[in-house]
Amino acid sequence: MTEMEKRFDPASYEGRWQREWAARDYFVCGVPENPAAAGAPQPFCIMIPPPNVTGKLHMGHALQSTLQDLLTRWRRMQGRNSLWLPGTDHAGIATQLMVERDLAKEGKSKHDLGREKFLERVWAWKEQYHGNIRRQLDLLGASCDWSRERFTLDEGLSLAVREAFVRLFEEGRIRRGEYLVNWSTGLDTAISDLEVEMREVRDKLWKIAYEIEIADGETAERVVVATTRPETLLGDTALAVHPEDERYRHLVGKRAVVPVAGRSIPIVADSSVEREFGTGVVKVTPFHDLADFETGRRHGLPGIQVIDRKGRMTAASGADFAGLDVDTARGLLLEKLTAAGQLVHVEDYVHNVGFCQRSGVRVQPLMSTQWFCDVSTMAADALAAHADGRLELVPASWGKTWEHWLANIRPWCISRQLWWGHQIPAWYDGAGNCFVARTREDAVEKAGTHELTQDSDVLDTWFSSALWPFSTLGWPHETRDLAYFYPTQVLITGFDILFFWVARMAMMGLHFTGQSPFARVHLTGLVRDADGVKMSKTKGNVLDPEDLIQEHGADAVRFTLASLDSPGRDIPLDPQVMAGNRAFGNKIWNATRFVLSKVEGATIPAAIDFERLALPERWILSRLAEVSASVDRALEEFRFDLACRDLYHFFWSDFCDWYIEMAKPGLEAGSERLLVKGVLLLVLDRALRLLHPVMPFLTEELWQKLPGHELIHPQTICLAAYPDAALAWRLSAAEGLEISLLREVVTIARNDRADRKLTHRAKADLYIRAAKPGAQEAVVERMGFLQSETVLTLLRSIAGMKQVISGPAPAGALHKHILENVEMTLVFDVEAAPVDLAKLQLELDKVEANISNVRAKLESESFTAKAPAAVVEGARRNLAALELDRERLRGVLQPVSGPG
RNA sequence: GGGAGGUUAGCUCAGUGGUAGAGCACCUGCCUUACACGCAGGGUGUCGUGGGUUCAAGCCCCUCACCUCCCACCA
Repeated sequence: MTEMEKRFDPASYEGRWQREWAARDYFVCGVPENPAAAGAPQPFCIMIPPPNVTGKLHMGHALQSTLQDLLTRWRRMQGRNSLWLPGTDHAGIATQLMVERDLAKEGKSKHDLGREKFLERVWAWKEQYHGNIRRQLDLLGASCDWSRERFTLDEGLSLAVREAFVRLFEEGRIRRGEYLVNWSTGLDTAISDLEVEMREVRDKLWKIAYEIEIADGETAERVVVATTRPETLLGDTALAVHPEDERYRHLVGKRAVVPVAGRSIPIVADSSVEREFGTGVVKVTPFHDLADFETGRRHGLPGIQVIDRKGRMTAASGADFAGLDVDTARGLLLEKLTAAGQLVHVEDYVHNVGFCQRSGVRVQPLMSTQWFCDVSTMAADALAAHADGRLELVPASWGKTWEHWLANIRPWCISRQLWWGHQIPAWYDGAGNCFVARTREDAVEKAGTHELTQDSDVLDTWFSSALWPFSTLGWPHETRDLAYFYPTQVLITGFDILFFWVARMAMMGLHFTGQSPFARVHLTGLVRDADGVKMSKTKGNVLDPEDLIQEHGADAVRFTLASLDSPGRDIPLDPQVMAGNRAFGNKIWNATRFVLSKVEGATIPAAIDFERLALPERWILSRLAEVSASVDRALEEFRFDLACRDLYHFFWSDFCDWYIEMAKPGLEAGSERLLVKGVLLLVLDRALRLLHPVMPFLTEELWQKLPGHELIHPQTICLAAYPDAALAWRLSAAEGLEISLLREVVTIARNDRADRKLTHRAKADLYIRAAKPGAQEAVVERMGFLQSETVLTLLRSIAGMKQVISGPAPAGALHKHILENVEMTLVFDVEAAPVDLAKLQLELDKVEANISNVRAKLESESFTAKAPAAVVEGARRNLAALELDRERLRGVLQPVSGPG
């Protein structure tokens, strides 16, 4: 018999099993020789959302990785050929910033190194930190196939990126052009709409007077314009009013003078102008405001760039302003306006302003030459795939968000003025002609010259991630991997990257492979702290998965995260709950220790004759069958919370609190019960296997100790079959009543002990008699059951009973119970505290209230006529039981409260 | 301005039209020979508000309130 360590210590085995699993290649996954053959395993595939290559796993990763691993392990145990493909993302901006920051410590900038040297340095950085992600996933117990690890900048994926780019270009979906883009002066690059975060800002609304140019004889006139950004006035090329605005109709077609600058600009009519806002007159600055850009386009207005990429005023803003930063320029301009008497009003104003999500600076709308991808038809395909069920979102409530975003999608700015990333496969000759090609050689051929310079921009990181589900399997080559594993079954990720990543993968996948890259997407909530507050470095409430694993063990962390994943909810992470789940591990450990200490000579039975077993054994097996089915159902629906709850309850409450206690007398020498050891082992084996996907380390450690486990799988629980959800073990209705009677009698005994301040050492006789005339038969039946050897032995063992006696209890025995027309009274063999009359009175009040409720219901003709017969019958029986209970309570209370 | 989600025990959350549940916390008693990371016992909850449907509503429908988040070019 294996001697088990008494102390439960996850650290003592987690690392060992992780190394063992990796060394034995349990999670390495290949394409079968003949995938189409009958009986060949079906593939199951999940692509990891690739974390930043030099990053650190945060709680969100831990949550998503736990769920991905849970599903992968579950499917693997079900016999599916299960691939969880790991990898990392080059994370253009994030990684480049890290290296730049590192460089800054040496007092250098990336420009001091030059592009080539800088990139060498980033690669070195990547090599240094790359192993971190794998190490952390290993700690968590992730069953990835590391032989297939991919990186978004590795050779195969780069090939896929160039291929996709060139094809989209040739199809006319990608084009290069000058356009007003979101410019981040913090990152020194253009960013996409998605990377702009709107924040409410307390600002000022400045009202500025513009002189109207007048012909001779006309009276001087000025109009007042409201703006939040006075400095852009220097780039104004028009004023606009609403075409139906009576106040200004006479001005349309005239010209105004830009204050300070002195330029003459037209006044146009445009229906986008809101008459009610401000003064109803808008200044139009096409090169520094998106709305103005559109207005300018409608009216053929030119633009003037007065702010540059560094956020400084350009020469075009005038000699007084050129070179100043925006804020200084604003101050100067306001001074000049005041001096000229043209600043007529200032008021506080709260509005939404775009900020660069990553660097936090205010976004500057700026004219710039960039690459854009027109995704409109791809978006339509992604909409259709969702609409017809080829792509399912879980929870489904995300559907509307999906539809709204895709239906209103705009061109995607895919170029970035960074160095770290996929350099755009476009080359220019000396004359500035552009050649898009898969390789430099192809470009040379197209251009007819070797004098080519490659476009210095790189692609948005999300462009390569969008190809992830198929680029990782060898696309654009038609590999066997791609044919077999693609499309994947499930994607698990956070809702925060639904547009950034999921929608783009769907669009690219549908476009290049004709199939949705995943059948279902499970979107998780956000991991928050115990108080429900979003974790952030500045708040100092960030929990590190690695610390938690060290403190509680990976299994407790996994169980906690999985059990909190309820649809549409965020995940509040409370260390106390984590500790509670560690205690669950301790419980499993000790239950196993107990079973192993009692089953000398037995092994896990290969088959079991359910019909021959005694009630407790039959009951726990029926519960096992139920929980196997419910866990299966829950996992199919991504209800990890329900799966965990059912497993927890089954193991702790059903198996430990009830079955193991009931098994104890059955293990005594001479017990008439059969196969108790076998059932203990069988249920423990199945329970560990059911728990394995969520608690892989603990279950492997314990399962390996079970005698006979090697007949289920010679090596590991990871590859042992998941317990069948269709187990045929069912109790008959009569047995169901028996087990609940047994449990109620035990509970009655425990209640009496607690109420009357007795210890478990006090023994009791149980008197049984009919509670009302005609119930004699029930008493006989009850006696037969309770006095059978198995049951009586059980009652003696776990309820502290001596005898079960038919007949009235001795006089003075006060604490009676009524169950199904039968009165049961416990008489203890030691002196007991008196019955708490106040408590009984409360109980009686409650019963009285209940009686009048049920009676009223039964007296209502609409109820008896319209409710189903079973419900009415239930109410009648309920009433009868309540009335009996009332008799019982009155019987106990009255002799005491009465005169004698 | 649209849209989504939430509102149930002290806390965090499940809940399938038929008398409201779990875990944690808390209180009481127990070192009952697997486990004190444990065992047993302990809950009178305006199920956010107001209406409606129904014999019957935490659940279905409508209204409103509050909280979270997403989307959105009124300068």
